[in-house]
Amino acid sequence: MDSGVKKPGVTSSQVARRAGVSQSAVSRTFTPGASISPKTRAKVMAAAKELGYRPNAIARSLITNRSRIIAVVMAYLENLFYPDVLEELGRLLVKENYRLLLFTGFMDRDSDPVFDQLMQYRVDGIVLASTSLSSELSEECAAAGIPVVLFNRTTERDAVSSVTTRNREGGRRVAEFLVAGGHKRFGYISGLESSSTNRDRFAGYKEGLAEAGHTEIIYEVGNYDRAEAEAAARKMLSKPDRPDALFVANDHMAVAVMDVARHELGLSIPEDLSIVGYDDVGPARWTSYGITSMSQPLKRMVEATVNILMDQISSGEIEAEHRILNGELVVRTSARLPKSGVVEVDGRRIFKPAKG
Amino acid sequence: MDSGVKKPGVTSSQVARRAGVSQSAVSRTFTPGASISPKTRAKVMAAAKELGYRPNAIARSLITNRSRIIAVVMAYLENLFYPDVLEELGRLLVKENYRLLLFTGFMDRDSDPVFDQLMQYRVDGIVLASTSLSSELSEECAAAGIPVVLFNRTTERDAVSSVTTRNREGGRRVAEFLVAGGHKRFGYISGLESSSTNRDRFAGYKEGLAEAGHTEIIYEVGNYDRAEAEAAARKMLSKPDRPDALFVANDHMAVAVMDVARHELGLSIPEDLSIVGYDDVGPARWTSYGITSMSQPLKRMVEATVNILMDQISSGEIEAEHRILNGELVVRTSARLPKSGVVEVDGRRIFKPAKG
DNA sequence: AGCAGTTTTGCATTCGTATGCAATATGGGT
DNA sequence: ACCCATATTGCATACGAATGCAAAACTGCT
Repeated sequence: MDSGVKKPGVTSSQVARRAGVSQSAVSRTFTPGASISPKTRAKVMAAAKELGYRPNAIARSLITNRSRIIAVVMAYLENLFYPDVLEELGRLLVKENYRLLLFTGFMDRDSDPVFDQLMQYRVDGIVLASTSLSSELSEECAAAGIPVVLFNRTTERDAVSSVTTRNREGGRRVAEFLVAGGHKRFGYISGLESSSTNRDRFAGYKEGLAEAGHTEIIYEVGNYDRAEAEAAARKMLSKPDRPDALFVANDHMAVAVMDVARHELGLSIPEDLSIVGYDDVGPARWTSYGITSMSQPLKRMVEATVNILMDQISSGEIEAEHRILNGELVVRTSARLPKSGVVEVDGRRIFKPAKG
Repeated sequence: MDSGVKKPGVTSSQVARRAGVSQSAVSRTFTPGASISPKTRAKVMAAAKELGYRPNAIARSLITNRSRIIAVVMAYLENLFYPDVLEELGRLLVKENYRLLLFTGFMDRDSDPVFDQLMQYRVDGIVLASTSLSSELSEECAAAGIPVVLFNRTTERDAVSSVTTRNREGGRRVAEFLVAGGHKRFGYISGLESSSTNRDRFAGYKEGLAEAGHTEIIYEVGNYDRAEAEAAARKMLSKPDRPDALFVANDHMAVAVMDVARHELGLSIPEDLSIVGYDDVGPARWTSYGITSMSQPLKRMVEATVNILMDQISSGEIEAEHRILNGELVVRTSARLPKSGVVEVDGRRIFKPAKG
């Protein structure tokens, strides 16, 4: 039964023969900017359509040494922030005529196989949005001369490009907001302690609180994981000396924390407890949660990411570039309102403390 | 500054020279099952490691006529069900030594560019999980001799493989459940009316209700879209003759509907209104929602998808195969409990009506 | 028509790997 | 030591498209 047979695949030579021209002519027809007369081009196009020809991207890649593929490494997609990023990346990359090779669903630890595959496919660029394996992997890739952008994280040595928001300032703003709300006891539920975003958010929060004279922070670790965040919330909020203001390192965890606080512990939000999250992700906007949250400008972040990649690919220069964007503290119902500082901008409520 | 230069890239010939063997030997070393002596293999491996050689997957694809790439077409990822699918697909495909090329973030209408790219990259298989462009695209791909699996949808003519759950039976079970709960007025919020899943779910629901003597169904369209579902809910639930039992075509919309019902219209769930969803997706399990929902066995669905693809790829036979799996009605708190039929299985509550 | 200048075309080669085939090396048995 | 069977190796070619170069075909001008 002719088993194991693949699709035949129309080649440029077949089209050439059909059109009565050389293979080069076919190639030039499909190469923008190549020298080809309108007449032959038309002949080729006709023949191509008849035969259903499409240039073989694999063969093209081999000779041009460009795969037009960008690898995106995202260990897990549970946090809706990342699917959103993925979607936007897909949109922009396709505009630039690039494809998106996705690496996901693997446990964070084993970076080596991932790296191997990246190398084997000769991807033109890499977006690293995976929490933990960033440092090792990014250095390897950069060393191999492939443009890399760390998305929403950085490494100590800033040898590799990154796109982030001002996490430290964000943490600080959260602190200012909660202080302005008149809170007294402050808590923090941490993300992955090793991640740069978490460190920066916490550092800013701590600074902001310290400036207002609050040095004690009730602390638990949630590791950006829903179940762990629930456990952390249970532990922190069931004690009598629980905080009345809680900053959760991202919305993905904040949602879990709110569920525990309300439905397991019977707390009212924001009466008994104010909660502020980070990312301003989908569920934060759902009325059941209404999470007051530091937003990350997702579209602009993705745009910056793609820009950096395109620059580096076309220039061949792999000079690290760091794009740091601003977020806003979007005010909703999960935290008590301060007496002042909340302003309305295009229908959204933002916390903008009067400066100085 | 040498601009435009790419990574050099170590070739098998370089490794061969270094190891003092032929290029063929290098190739065979990296081809499982090829004839090569342990001794030369070791020499090659050593040289390869020294030079940092990795086989060029592009060149390999060209000659083997296998890209080891599976294309996944998913128009939008807003519904968490799909990111979950993606993650699981990534996991299984990598195990089979395949890569995942993702097409997302485009508007559903323009299928042609997508198809073009699929063809250009000579993908070995395609998973179509996009709601609307399925029929056109799938036929084209199938015609091109590429294995295609429709994920969670079908087309009329079943010329192309698919993996689904028993949506009709699911709809029927929902009806039985709501009838058993003693409800009197039944509503339905529809997904995309043109989608097979929606049609089947609704058909089953209707049948089930009809059997219990209920022929009137209050109907609105949500198009699987959050905002539209909200609008539909407002319209349907603000009228005095609103339903007391509502089947929403998927959980993604059900969440929106619950928010509107509770917070905009002040309805109590399930006292004033029972809601049942479909998919049993993440947020359905969150205590704020606790949606009673028909589950889709995601892991088994993805497994079936990958199996079909692998079979067809290795056999070269592209015979349509339809895998239809069973779901369960997971009982939570969004709908009134019937007096009987709810059983507990591994800690989850399932509705299993005593059979006739 | 004839010529210089410009486009357009085809030839031949290249990218990096896999593989059929023939040549060579290895091993075992006597 | 010799022969045959088997395992390993290298040679040469193929995959499909892009591209430098030289030949060929136009163009406009006198």
